[in-house]
Amino acid sequence: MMNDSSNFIKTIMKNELENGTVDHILTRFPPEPNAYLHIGHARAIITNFELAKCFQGATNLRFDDTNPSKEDTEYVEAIKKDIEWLGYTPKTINYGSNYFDATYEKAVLLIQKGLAFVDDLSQEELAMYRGSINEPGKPSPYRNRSIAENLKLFEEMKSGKYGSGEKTLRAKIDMASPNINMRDPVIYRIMHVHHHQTKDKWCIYPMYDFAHPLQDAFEGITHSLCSIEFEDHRPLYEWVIEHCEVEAKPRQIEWGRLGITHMIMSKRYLKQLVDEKIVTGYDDPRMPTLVGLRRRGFTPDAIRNFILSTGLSKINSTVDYGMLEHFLREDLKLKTTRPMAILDPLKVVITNYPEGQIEYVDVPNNMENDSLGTHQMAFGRELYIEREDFLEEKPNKHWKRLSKGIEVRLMHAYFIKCNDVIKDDEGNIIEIHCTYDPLTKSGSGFNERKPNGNIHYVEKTTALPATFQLFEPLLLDEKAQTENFRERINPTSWKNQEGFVEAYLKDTQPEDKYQFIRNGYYTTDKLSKGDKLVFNRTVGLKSSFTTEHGK
RNA sequence: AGGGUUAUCGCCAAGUGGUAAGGCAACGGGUUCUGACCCCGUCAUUCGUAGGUUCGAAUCCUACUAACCCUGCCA
Repeated sequence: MMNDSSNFIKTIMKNELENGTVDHILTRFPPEPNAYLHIGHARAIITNFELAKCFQGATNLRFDDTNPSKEDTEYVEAIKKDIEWLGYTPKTINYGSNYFDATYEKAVLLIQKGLAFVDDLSQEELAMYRGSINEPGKPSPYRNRSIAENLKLFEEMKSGKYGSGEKTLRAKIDMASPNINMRDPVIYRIMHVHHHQTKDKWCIYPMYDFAHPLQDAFEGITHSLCSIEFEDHRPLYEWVIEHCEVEAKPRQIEWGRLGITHMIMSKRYLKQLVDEKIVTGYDDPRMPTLVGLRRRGFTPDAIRNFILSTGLSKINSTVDYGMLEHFLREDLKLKTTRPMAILDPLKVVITNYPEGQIEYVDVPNNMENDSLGTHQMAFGRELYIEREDFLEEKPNKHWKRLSKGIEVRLMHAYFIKCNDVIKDDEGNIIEIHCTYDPLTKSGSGFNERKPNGNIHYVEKTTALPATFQLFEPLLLDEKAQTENFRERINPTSWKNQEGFVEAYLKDTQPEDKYQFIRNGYYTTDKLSKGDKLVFNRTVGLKSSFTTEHGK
């Protein structure tokens, strides 16, 4: 459900329902099947569906396929899957091209009413006649053709008598309008192109500005939501509704675009990233596409809560990426199991633990959610801990991890105390020697003394090697959205890190999600050969430790 | 001869004449077998600017300023 915070569109709908302007709500999501959906589309989807749901209404999915030269069924299928993944079911799934006959009839009607004419102007000439922002346009010399001639010519356009681009059908509105969209806009063009749905039936295709309001009307859409840059098109939208003698009177409402820091949403740049193989595809976890975000570990609920929380206004806004992360953390918090992982291993030898012996400790899958059960985790003489969890000398009182002479708890296992530090010739710490206290086993109720902290670990012989793909920072910086786009991309900001995860994860499946100790969230990605697991780090640490912590 | 839209905390955002909600981020403190989570506290005398109307204005009026969109046979 839409959250409690109201938004202006919800208010409009509520008012119209109350004063009888409409008696139900039917929205639509109208993607053009020429690209993969990204988080920006998710907002349109979520808003349309949730808004309709607020008033017991429904939402149609309609592929806006009026320009076959750019579109493909590959995208149709991908879009359907994404919407389903987000958890929405359209009332109907349709294609704009299903209405081509009806749309054609409306064009003929316009001609009969003297409101449309066939134009012979070339594309360049048309641009010149259109005028500019600062000067009015001039009427086409073909503007005053008779209705009979227009009817005949339009019929000939349809039957394929003319080549692509040779003629257009234009609405006859106002060449002097300060709104350029009203200067006799082209409503049909000739394109001898195969259409992925209608095949070769048509060689003329309606323009968006003509087709869209009609399709909305044909489907009985009550509210046609779109982004703010279409505001200038609304008078044309209304003109079409007014003059085409349609039953329904859909209303176009615009909202501001949503940007997210560090994410590129432009179709063109996304395509460039894929084409130039900077990413592995539209489903690369670095991409802002829904398929990409899915592999990055995002859940539909996280995305929905994020979208709903950012609200809706007419402002083009840019939300901080941290907000998206927040909603993922919140969503995953109680849903995921929380195993241990070591990204940067430091070997630990428990000198008073018998060689070759392994014992298992019970570990809750999620300390905050008992229903997720428990699993067993190995403990033995040789372990790995995170390198950053150890400093030879305790730097200050804020240090809550392991140091020489200091005792910490290995989570869900024992207290260990560091006695010796082994270094290589260059002085790098290569392993540390500790002793454990058998009395301190987790769950034993031991309460004699407090450890200096709790750190995570994996047992060396049972741990599974894993590769972590880290985003540090995100690949796409907002600064990259400039002309030197290509140069500013930083492909190295994705880095692989070899590490270990506990053996419990050996049965992991793609798309499984985990929260690891230290609050990094990961999702498994494609599993590679052998035992090696691949994880995408989806959300960074909420706050990372530095020795200056606490100052 | 220009038209359209927007302007409330670092980022989103409520508010529609009755005296500035909320979320994210940040910062203090507490708690914790995750420095996470959680809990407590702090964070706009002020709503782009300048005037005006009013007992009272973020809300109404006037003028200005800034930002974004519009000159595809794309959507």
